[in-house]
Amino acid sequence: MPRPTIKTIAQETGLSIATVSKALNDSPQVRPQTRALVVAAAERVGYQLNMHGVQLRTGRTYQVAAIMTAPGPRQNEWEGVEYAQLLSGISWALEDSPYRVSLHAVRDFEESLAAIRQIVSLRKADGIIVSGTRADDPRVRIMQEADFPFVTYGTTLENAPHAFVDADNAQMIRHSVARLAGRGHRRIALVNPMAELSYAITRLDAYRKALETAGLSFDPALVAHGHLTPAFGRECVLAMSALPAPPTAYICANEASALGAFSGFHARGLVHGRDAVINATDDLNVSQYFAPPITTYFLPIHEPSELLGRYILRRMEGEAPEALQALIMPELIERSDDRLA
Amino acid sequence: MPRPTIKTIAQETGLSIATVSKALNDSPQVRPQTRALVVAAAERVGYQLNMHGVQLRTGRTYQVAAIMTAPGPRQNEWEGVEYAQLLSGISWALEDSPYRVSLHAVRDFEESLAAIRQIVSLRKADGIIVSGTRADDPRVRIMQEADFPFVTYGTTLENAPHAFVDADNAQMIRHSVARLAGRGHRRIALVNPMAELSYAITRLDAYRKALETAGLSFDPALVAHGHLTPAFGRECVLAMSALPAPPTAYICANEASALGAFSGFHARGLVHGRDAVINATDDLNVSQYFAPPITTYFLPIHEPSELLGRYILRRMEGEAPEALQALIMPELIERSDDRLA
DNA sequence: ACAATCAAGTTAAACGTTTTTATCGTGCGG
DNA sequence: CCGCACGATAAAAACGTTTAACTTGATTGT
Repeated sequence: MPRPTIKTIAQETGLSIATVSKALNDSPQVRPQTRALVVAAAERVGYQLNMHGVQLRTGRTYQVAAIMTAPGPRQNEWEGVEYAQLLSGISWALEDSPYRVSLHAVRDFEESLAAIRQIVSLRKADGIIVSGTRADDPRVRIMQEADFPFVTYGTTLENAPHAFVDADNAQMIRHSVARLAGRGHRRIALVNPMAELSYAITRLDAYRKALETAGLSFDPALVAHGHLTPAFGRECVLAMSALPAPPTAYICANEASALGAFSGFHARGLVHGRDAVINATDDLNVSQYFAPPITTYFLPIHEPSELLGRYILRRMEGEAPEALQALIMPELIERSDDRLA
Repeated sequence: MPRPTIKTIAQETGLSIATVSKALNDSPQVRPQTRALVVAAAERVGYQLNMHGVQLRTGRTYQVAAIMTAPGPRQNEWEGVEYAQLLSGISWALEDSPYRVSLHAVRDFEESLAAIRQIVSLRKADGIIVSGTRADDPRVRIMQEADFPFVTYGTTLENAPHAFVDADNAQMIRHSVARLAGRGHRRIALVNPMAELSYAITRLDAYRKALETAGLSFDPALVAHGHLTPAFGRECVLAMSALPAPPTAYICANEASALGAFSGFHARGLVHGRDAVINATDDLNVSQYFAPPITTYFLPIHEPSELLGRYILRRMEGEAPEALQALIMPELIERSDDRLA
C-alpha cells in the first residue's frame, strides 16, 4: 500500500482535502469536532506529513544550514573546535520543530561566503548558523541585506545588531589577566586566534586594558595570532620562552593550543608551575587530564549550541535580532595554584 | 522578478517544458542542437534547478543522513571522535553530486535505531551513513531488509555483507602487539572501546591471537572496555598499574584515552619510557604533542570519511555492497623507542 | 507507393501540499 | 418572510518538475 496522504484521509472521512489540510494545521475555519474526526482518521491510517509537498507549495525548506569551516584534507591538526557537540546541540534544539540541520562543510572563509550567498539567493535553507565571525563580516552583511534569518556563533564588531551567541571573551580575559597579575605575574602571554577573527580583537583589547589596570606594560612580543592548533601553541612557547624576558604565564585560547604549549614546555625543559604556567579556555574539560592539570575557563559547549538552535528558531519566527543575543561567561576552574614561583 | 523555472526557458526558446526538462537531463530524445539552445537559454536567464519540484515528483530526497551519536549534554568528556572531520569528508565527497548531508544527532544506540527506522520507513533520506557498529547490528539489519542504501563506518561480524569503511583494526593490533613483544614487553594492556562494539571484538580477538603468536599469556586483568574518554584511559592506568604485575605497555584505542593514560601516569608518578609506554591509534596526529610524544598508528580521518561519501553515492546508484568495502591500514608513526627499560 | 519505423517534439498528468475563491445552508435583523 | 452575513466546507489552482502517452513529419523497406 502506498503511503497515506491527505487524500487518503479525505476519502476516509468523506471530507475534502482542503478541510483535512486545514484541520491538521489547526485552522480556525474548521470546527473542533471535524478536526477531531480528521485527527482520528490520520492516526488510524498512519498519516505522516510529506514535506516535499509542503516545501514545493510554500517555498520553505525547513532546513537550517550549519556552515562548518573545517580544515582541508592536508591539514590534520586538532583545532579543538568541538563541532560535533556544537552540531548536536543545534540539532537537539530543533528536535521538536519541523526543522532539520543540513551541513555545509567549507574549507575557508571564501567558501563560506560563497555558500551563504548561494543559500540566501537560492533559498536552500530557511536559516543559517555560522561561526568564525570577523570584526566586519561580509557574510553577516549579505544575510542582513537579504533579511535572511541567521545566528552567529561569535560576535561582530562593526555590523548592525544581529542574533549571536558567544563566550564572554572580554570578561574572561579581564578576569584571567587580573587573576594572574594578582598572583605575581608581570609577563603574561596571549595565545590568540587568527587576527581577523572578531574574538581575537575582543580578547586583545580586553588584554591591553586589563594589563593597564594591573599596572603592567603591554609587550607585542607576548601576543601571537594563529590557528589554534597544538602546533601553534607549541611554536608560541618555543618562540616566547627564548625572549630575553620570557613570559611566566600563557593564556591560551583553547585546549588544543594549551596542549601544544605543554609540548613546548617539554621541548624547552620548562616545568609548569615553576618556570611558567598555562591557563586556557576549554570546551571539553580536557585540561584536567593534562599533566599537571591546568586552570581553565570552562564553557560546556552544549550551552551555546543549544542556544544557537533556539535562537535560530525564534529568528525564523520573525523575532527581532536584538532580543537574541547572548554572552556567556565561562566558569573558572582552578586546577593549579598559578602563583609566580 | 521571480526565480526562473523551466517554464521560463520554455517561453524563451519556444519549446515545451517537457523538452526543456529532457534537454537539461541529457535525454537522448532531444537532439544536440536543441539541447544547446536550451542550455544557452538556461544560462542566459540564470536558471537553477528547484529541488523541491524534483523531490516531490521523483520521491527522492537527495539527502544523505549522517547519524551522529554524540554524548548528551551531561557528558562533557572528549571522546576523540573527530566527527567534524568525518562529516566534512563526507560532505566534500558529495560536493559535485546533487546530494547533501543532513544531520541526525542521537544520544545513544537506541535513538540511532529509532532514527534509522524513521528515515527508512518515511524515506527521509536516500542513503544513510552510520558508525559505532556492533557485532550483530539491528540497524544494519533494518536497512538491509528494506534494501535501503547505507554505508557503515566500522564493520559488523554477523550481518550479511554490506558496504563499510573501517580501519584495519586486526592488522593494527597484531602489528602493535608483535612490535611491543619484540621490544621485550611481556605484559601488554589493551584499552579497548565498549565491549558491544564490533571493533572491540575484532581488536580483542587479534590481541589474543597476537599474544599467542608471541608466546605471551593472556591476562583478562590487562584488558578494559569503556567509553574512549580521557577519564577512562586514566582509570585504566590507575587500576592496572596497581596490579601485582603491572603492564609495561598500554595500547590505547584512541588519542583521548591515551591522553588520559598519561594523566594516570602523572598521578602514579610513572615515567613514560621507564616504567611503561603508551601506544595509540590516532586520527588527529595529536599524539605528537604529548609529553613525550608517543608511537601511534595514524589514520588521517579524511581518508575514511571521503570514502564513506564516495561509497554511499555508488551504493545509491545501485552498486553491489560487496564492491564497497574498505579496510584501511593506519600508518605506524614511531615517536619513541618503546623498548622495555 | 504505402505501411511501418523512427526521431524529435508536444500534451497532459502526476507527485502532496496550501490557499484563494466559491458554494451552501443557517441563523439573524428588519 | 426576505435578504444578508456568517460559519463551515468544497472546488480549484498553484508550486516546479518528470515522464508516460501521444503527435507529426521524415525515412525506410518491400
